[in-house]
Amino acid sequence: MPRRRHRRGERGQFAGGAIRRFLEPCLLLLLHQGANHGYDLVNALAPFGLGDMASGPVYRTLRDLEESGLVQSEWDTQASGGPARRVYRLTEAGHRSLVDWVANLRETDERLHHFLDAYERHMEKGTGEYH
Amino acid sequence: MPRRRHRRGERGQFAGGAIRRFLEPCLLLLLHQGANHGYDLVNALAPFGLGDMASGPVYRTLRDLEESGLVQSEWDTQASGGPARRVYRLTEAGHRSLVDWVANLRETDERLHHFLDAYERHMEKGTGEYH
DNA sequence: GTTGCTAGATACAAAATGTAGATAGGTAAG
DNA sequence: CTTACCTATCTACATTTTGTATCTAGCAAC
Repeated sequence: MPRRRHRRGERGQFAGGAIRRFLEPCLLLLLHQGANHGYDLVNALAPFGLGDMASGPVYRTLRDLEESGLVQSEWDTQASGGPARRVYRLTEAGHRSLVDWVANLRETDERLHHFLDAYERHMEKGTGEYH
Repeated sequence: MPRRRHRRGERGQFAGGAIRRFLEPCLLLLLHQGANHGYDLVNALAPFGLGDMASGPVYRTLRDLEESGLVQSEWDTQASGGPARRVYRLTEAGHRSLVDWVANLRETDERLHHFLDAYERHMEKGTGEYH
């Protein structure tokens, strides 16, 4: 039984993007811009390349964030028509976590560039096979 | 029972880096530069930020890559002292996969920049809480 | 009352990653 | 010789992360 469903090289792309747990900093950033509820956040994710993110993971992540104390929530019952909403807002700890994430993602960016640069330098040199 | 071992925000960083399956393109690139065996590849990974990568995942990934036809291997018995080595070399399909990966990682890079830019723009504006 | 949008939650499945340890060839010291 | 150490690979398991399917329910329009 193969360990993976799809053959390497023709992988379907990940809904969550190539960066691990990228949903998390995106939600933190969105909430840093103001308290909001899950359903709205799902739609606000598109600009981050998380356009085809299902709602399940978003609600789950929000609850995880709350369990970790990075956000807090309360029910909003008198919202404009429709079911009640759980409105999340960032905590101080959530703010610090976002700052950590940003530092972390900047490092990731450097690694990415290191890889891409190494690739390009190697391709220019033309050593090895397949050029 | 908590879903996660460590609290968010103070996460230990992933040995494999923040990019999903980053080990894979790194190995493909290294092998593009010339055939090599696992033990050596493990050490060659440090410049990619995979310095504390254990050997287990490396050997596993190499075998996975072979199963997918992206690399091929053969035993090298008359190597300088020590146990026999399994020497991997890139296939044509592996080369194409590397090209795909590079395109993919460039997109990832754009998303990353989008996020970081959004963060900085937001911080400059100073809206929301925690500034 | 049924269709459709809003809103949230749960349970399960699958994939990716981490970690620990087994096996074994060689070499050098004691 | 036996102990220690470095080279080299492989396996099994545990954990974490991610994806997906499904369920409930409020409200509004028809």
